Amino acid sequence: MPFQLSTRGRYGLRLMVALALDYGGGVTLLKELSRREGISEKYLGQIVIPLKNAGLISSQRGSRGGYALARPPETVTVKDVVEAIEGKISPVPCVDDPESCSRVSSCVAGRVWKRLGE
Amino acid sequence: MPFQLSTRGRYGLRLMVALALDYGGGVTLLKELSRREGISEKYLGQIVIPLKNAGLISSQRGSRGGYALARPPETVTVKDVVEAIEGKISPVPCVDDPESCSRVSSCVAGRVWKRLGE
DNA sequence: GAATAACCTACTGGAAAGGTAAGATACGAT
DNA sequence: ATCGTATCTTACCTTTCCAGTAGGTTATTC
Repeated sequence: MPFQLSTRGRYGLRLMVALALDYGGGVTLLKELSRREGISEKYLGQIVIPLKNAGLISSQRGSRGGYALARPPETVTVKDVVEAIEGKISPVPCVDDPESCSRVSSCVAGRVWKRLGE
Repeated sequence: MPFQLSTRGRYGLRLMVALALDYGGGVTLLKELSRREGISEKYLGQIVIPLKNAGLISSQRGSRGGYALARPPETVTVKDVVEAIEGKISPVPCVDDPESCSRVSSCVAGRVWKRLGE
């Protein structure tokens, strides 16, 4: 089954949803998130990185540290999350093969990503 | 870059387009297709198999053999080709993780596949 | 300065993608 | 009939990516 989200992508989404539920209530421990979602703390720890780099979540180090959503949940799209973790989404690479593309008259057009509700 | 067609999928599409151009003019040699598309004959040979199994193309063995489109080009969709080669397409697996799905209110909705023009 | 918790850097096992190659099989033609 | 042609089958190899584990380092608070 191709064209599926990787587990990282799915875990990332679940993590974002979990953080969305805590939004406005300070930071949340990675350990807590790990427990709630039933995902290894270490594994979750490296899923968090690209989300932080993309500016989707903020972090506080040291004691009393933790993670929090960087923006209001309503402004975060699924596309944001998935692209942060898995990279740019572009189903058909007309880029690296212009010849074939000049022949195929119709390309895959668009993809609809819905928003992430609270 | 995730969510991309595999090279097999892309080669398969190019092959189908090439065959579409020859439609009505008898069979086409694999060697000829290989030469025209610049793809290894052996490699192309195994891309052809799932297309044949899906009933998208027909084959003639032995001398004077070759390949041809099994149906008129207008009736073949990109989805047909890709699914034949890469398997069923289902971007989001709400299947194996109902819990996460009950929370994420919005799923990836639909996907628009355009038709393959002659 | 000790506890805490995020952060960085590897490493490993397994699966899938991408590709090569040798031989078997079927069909037409001489 | 048998020879050439071209599809078909099978096996193998290499590389890359996914999933997960683990050890150690840095920063912050009390």
